[in-house]
Amino acid sequence: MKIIKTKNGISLKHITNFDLSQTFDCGQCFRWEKINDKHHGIVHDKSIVMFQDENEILIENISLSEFKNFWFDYFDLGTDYKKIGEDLAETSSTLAKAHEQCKGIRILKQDPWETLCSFIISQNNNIPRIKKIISSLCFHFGNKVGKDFSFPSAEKISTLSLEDLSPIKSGFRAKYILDAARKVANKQINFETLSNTDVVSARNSLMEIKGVGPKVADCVLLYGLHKLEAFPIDVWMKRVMETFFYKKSPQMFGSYAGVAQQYLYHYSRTNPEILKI
DNA sequence: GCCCAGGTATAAA
DNA sequence: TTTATACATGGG
Repeated sequence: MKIIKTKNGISLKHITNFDLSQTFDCGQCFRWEKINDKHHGIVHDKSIVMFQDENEILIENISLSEFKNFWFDYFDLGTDYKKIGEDLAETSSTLAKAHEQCKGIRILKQDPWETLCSFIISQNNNIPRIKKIISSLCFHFGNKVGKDFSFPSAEKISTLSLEDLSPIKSGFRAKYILDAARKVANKQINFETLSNTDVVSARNSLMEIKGVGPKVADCVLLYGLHKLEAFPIDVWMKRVMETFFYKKSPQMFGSYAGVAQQYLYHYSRTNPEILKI
């Protein structure tokens, strides 16, 4: 990978296994939108625009130090996805097909609180409405960032009541959002601590939050705390198989997670027959 | 109206 | 321990 400072931001060249559309559209994040070939995202307190063609990936209006200090890790650019993907593809024909279609997905290192809150909202919900509710949450309770709004802090949300949250129309999830915000705000859930504890303990801690089960907890571990070690190959394969038998065992499907989840979900969208077996 | 959406809490078997 | 049902809301 070659990092080039341009007058407009940062340009990445000779980069493999990084496709912006696949990465932003695979269900791991909810605050990126593609508008006229450009990807617009709100990350922390910054509104950001990206572009990709066959030659390069462009991140507009950031400095080299911002790239090195934040975006490099956000996009997990220090991880060799090419090797991981090829190793996965050798594991089974199912993963090989999935990998072929989804090799451009990178696991984003997102803010843990935003990830937690977002995946609480995601339960028994569809992606357009998940995005709508999150957008509304930011509009009502976040800070203004250009013409967008940042994701509100757990401290801010923890001061709210169920009634305060009613405008975002999150339904039965509102009480879960408040419980999560309070436990994060009073440090009963401490992401700094969780990132240094073993995966099983971290998962159990997260599940102390009302409305957080294995699926939400795993998404926080993976996307928020970037605990990739939570998903070794045998776990990935198990999740693949669970997904594979979704129609026969919906409750098992409910506990799938991780990279296999992303690969299979993405793969199954273009090849729905995989779920019919 | 009915069914479903990237789940989870709860009660009941 | 495993299995059924409700849950708020909105779109198809």
